[in-house]
Amino acid sequence: MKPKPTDSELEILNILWENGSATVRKINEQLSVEKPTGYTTTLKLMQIMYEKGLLTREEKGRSHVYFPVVKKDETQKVFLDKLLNSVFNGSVSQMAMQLLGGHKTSKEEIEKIKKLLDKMEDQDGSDK
Amino acid sequence: MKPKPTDSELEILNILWENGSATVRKINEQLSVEKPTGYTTTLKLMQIMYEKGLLTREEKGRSHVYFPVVKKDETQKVFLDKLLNSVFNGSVSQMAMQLLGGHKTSKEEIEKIKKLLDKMEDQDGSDK
DNA sequence: TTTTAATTACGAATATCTTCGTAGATTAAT
DNA sequence: ATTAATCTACGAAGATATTCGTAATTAAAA
Repeated sequence: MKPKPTDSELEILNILWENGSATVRKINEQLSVEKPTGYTTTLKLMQIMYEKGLLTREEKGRSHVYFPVVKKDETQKVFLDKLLNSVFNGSVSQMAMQLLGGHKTSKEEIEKIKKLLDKMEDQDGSDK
Repeated sequence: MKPKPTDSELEILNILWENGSATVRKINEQLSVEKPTGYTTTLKLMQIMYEKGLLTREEKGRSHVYFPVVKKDETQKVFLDKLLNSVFNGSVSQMAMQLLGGHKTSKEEIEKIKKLLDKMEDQDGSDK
């Protein structure tokens, strides 16, 4: 089993999911927009992620190009489930209510969610 | 601003939210059901939480009775918002879809959520 | 060729979290 | 009065996460 990414690792993964792949330099530049970060800091993080199996890499000239191994939606689910259990006692509806009730949401987004709920009611309890 | 509780602190808060208040011994007994935990481990954690302002306490005989300072739903929101931003790019609908789509949900729960969504559409963009 | 720049690998310092042992004080039991 | 049990306070060890400096290598520039 792949380990759950840390907060810093998640930031790197987000950039990789966005771009498909990237060098350390590119990631570091992106990260530095938000928060100035030393190059070797990013390098070290990505090396650790490589050792953990969160990333793969290919040699490209003298440098490495990194690719995410874990998928975005799978990772989202891992974090979601953890939060669900640690803070919401496993109650999906409580979590959904808190999420929806606590944030402004556009009419379009509400409709999208309603549509999903309708579909779920039709198929009833068929899960994956 | 109160700090975000750690995982271990969250477990203690969950017990306190359930019971309203508790001594270190009581908390430790509860925690030990899931995972055997040294008494002073729990004590130390609760002392740290007290220093951080997450808990208050009252002297009761020679021991202390602890109370949660932070509210459950506020804490839920803190964690929810963090996840929303770090993993879902701030998209409430994406997070809701992932949450609902990825878990079995009973008809009753679905109805509850739909009702909330209807209410949100009525009031439109009024928040809080 | 010599120098400069870019890249990886490595080690280590710092910070935070978690766990627990020990000491000191106080109460209860013998 | 001794002994045992219970509680707090404190310090420190171990684990993990984060940050960065330095050295070695290689490629590019002068």
